[in-house]
Amino acid sequence: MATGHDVAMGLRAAYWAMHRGTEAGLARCDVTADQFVLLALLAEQDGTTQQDLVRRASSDANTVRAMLVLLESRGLVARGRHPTDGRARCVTLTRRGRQTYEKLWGKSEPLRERLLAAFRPEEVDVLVEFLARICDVMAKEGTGRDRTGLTAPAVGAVV
Amino acid sequence: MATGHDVAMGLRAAYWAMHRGTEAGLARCDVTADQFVLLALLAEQDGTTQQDLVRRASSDANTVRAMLVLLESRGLVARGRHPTDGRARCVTLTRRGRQTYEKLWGKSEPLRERLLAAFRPEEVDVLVEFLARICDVMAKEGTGRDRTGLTAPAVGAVV
DNA sequence: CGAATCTCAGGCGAACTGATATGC
DNA sequence: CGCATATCAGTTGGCCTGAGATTC
Repeated sequence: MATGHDVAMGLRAAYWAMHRGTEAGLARCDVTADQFVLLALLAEQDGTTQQDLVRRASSDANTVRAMLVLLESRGLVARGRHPTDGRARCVTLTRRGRQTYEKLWGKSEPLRERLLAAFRPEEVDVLVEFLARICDVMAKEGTGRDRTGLTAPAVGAVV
Repeated sequence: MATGHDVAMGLRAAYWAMHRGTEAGLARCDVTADQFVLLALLAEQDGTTQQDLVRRASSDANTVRAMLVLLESRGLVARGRHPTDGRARCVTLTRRGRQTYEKLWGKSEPLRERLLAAFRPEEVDVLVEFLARICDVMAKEGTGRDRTGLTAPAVGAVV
């Protein structure tokens, strides 16, 4: 039987294989795989807050801010003020941002297909549910401060 | 049914949840989660080459070298010359390195238990096999240059 | 007041590119 | 020769800590 160490190493290998595959698939578009994640999250729900992106991207407030500032300087996103909450930013895709996102989404389509082709339909659901369980079990305490957004809502959003 | 995007985002979330959990669990030991991976690989098979570590850690030659140089400066590993292959290094755990590794292994035991507790025994095998499939399917072409060690032998070793 | 959201300053491990030396 | 292993120089994106401003 596989051990916890096997799971950890397998998860590491799978994540980096996917990450590198994505970077390669998006080559020469001046957008990294992680930046693409933000664009995709904005395409799913535009006009959201940075904090929401932090949660859904499984990232951190400082990182997300830095990435958004970078994307803003390239004219792909806009960071306005939130209409009702003075603390929050209202992040939206610019027109160019949406165009770029759609181009990248197309370029990454083969990757997602290869990913799905490795599994039977019912297996995909099982896999996604397994991954969500890992998030769940790692989110429960023991992480000290939690500025990472790896809380219940984020996990739910992933599923 | 879950999409390829769901798999990708789930994998991302799960990996970072585990990675952060590991960093937190190893807190104040002056060894990062990634360095711990190298120590664990050396503990599994000591006296190996850097290239072998690259493969098994799903990493890259430059990165592994830098990490090993760092670990060497802390007296945790030794980087001798390979007895038969003049090109290769022979990387071994020092006594302190093995002690440190064992301490870290103990500190990370709860993490692995939490990971396993989320699954039934047969599910763990399925998960590990699923993750290996992802490595497989991402390794097949499309990645351009391959200095990453994400080749067949590495995938096999992970399983 | 406390809590949440964001900002700023700064550091750093790790991944990457590209070129190079050396031994198989 | 080609190929593999390792090295060096340099860049970058992304994650992190810690502090502080602002607003709810």
